[in-house]
Amino acid sequence: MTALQIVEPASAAACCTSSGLPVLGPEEAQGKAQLFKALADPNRLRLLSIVKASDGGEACVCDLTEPLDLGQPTVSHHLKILVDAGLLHREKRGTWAYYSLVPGALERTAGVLAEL
Amino acid sequence: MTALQIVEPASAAACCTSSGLPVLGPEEAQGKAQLFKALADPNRLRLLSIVKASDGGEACVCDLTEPLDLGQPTVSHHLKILVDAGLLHREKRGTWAYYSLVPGALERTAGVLAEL
DNA sequence: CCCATATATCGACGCCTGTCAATATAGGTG
DNA sequence: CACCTATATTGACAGGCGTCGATATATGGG
Repeated sequence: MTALQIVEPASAAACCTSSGLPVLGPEEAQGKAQLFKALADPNRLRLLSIVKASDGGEACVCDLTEPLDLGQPTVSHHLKILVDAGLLHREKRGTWAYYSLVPGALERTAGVLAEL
Repeated sequence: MTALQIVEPASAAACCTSSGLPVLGPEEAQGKAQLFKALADPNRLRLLSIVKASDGGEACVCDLTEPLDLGQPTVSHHLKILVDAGLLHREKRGTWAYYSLVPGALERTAGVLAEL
């Protein structure tokens, strides 16, 4: 696991401790930040939690508006953000739109933290 | 500032779903959202990555300013957010401030996603 | 004590975001 | 068709956030 690295002559009074290990680039950081941005709102976290706990693993907007005490447009807005982030799946059946967790999405997100 | 702890879901009466399973309450959601807010910025993700990959597991501000191409006050600001979120530890030695990952913090954060 | 360096804090500015009211779209029903 | 319901979209507004420049604080050296 320990990679071999070429160590520079340790400076006397310097503060630099950089090693040559791979580090998150700007573009990757941008993408991963967007994923966490989707999770960075209490109402969206509650949406995920409610959908996950719902019967059949899915819930429609009418089930989500009341427990969050938010207007229907706002809930739809949050759901769209979660869908765009790849965390929720949307399926329309008749007049209703059913939202469910994308399988493995939360686990994959957790994995992002491990490989930082 | 706001001390951040990772709380166990000892929820009071939150909302009820058709399945009756426990669901994230507003206060817990608020705290956990704040944790993800700290991760919801590309430059902060890069800071964590650089600190993690740094020799000795720590880095000072002077090591972090250049790779991010940000001003020193901005870097200090981001570091403060990460420290307040419980992700980074700050230790001052002489003129320099050394930042290191809080052991297990990233893993605990990943665990929050699993118990949503 | 005066100065140089490293870091933190402050004030301001522009942009992004969460929320709502109003409206649009779509699908079901008579 | 007309009508109702469920959901999505739009526009607007307030507040939060990332960034910078200027300044304050702390530490070490002559």
